[in-house]
Amino acid sequence: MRAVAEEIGVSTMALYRYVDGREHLESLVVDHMLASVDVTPPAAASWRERVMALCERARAAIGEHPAAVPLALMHRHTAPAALRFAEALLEVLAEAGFVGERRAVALRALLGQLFGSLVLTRFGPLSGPGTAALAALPEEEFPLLADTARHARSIASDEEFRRSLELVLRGMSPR
Amino acid sequence: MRAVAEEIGVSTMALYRYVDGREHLESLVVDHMLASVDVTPPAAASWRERVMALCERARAAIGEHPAAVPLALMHRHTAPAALRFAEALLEVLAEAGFVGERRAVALRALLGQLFGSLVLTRFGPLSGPGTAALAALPEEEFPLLADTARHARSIASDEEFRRSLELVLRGMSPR
DNA sequence: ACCTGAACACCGTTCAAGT
DNA sequence: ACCTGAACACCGTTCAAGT
Repeated sequence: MRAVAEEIGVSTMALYRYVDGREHLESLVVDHMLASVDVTPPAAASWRERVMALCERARAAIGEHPAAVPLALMHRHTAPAALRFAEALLEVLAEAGFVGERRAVALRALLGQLFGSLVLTRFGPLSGPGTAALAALPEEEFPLLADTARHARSIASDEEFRRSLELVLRGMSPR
Repeated sequence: MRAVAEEIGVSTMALYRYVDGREHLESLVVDHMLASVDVTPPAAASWRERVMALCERARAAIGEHPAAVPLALMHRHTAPAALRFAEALLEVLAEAGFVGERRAVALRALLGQLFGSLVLTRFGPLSGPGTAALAALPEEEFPLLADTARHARSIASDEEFRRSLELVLRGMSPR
């Protein structure tokens, strides 16, 4: 709150005239971030392609602001734009024939992969120092981890997400 | 640090004799939490069943301490027990025939689902107030979200994770 | 209606001082 | 070697006071 106020050039307490507190401000940030996401799935595409497109857009929007990833997680139930995104995802799943618990699990798996990828990237991206440290691990103790880290270094973050989500989508079916 | 010191019954600064600072202490916490995870996969099981067993054990260990989920994320590259778990997962994948980039993506998808499920549960579990709020959403604006939330309420957290991970495993193949 | 500054109850950490 | 308390530079928020 103090940092935001200084950025705006106003006293800290002036913010409280427009916002209920830190939590509320965070929720507005998340809503603003997700409001830019186009929730209309591409026409003339399979349901898998449409789910993929929606998830890639959300990932791109949130991934542009890595520091806000935890905020997106926390306020995904209150930010209207987050709800609209989930509804859009469910529309694609519903059209594909997903119903009941199966649809709930499908949504959860997709959001799990989406947020999982975001938090893994936020707290140690594949191309970051963490992976480099893994690649330098003692071969005797962690042979596969060292080898896998070396392979992982060449995979761009976007591609890694797309390929991971493809696995989930391949395993999903309406019945 | 202050809270930990008080719990132990010692001055705050006494901690700094044993620990480099907050980050270091957190890393030790994560290591301790994951040290209890048995990384020997069940014998006489398919590679998918073995991956599932390992992931379920990790999720159970971390899930017992929801407040430590962000810590596990942050220190997964430094806590030795976290590295041992990843190595064990890779061993199963390697035996199943996964190599190179494909193995790297497979690991990432599994860890994505694991941590994704953990953070979704940490910041709004399926059976919590968030889902209840979703179920009460205006039907006109979010019909599918409201309906799906109602179905989701009856799915236990463990079952939801198992079924989500099953989707990922079904979509995975060594080549 | 809108903004302000002091104060409160917190943080992690540095540093000099104790035994 | 081990521990301590004061101090520093931070937080978010309350509250009384200003225009």
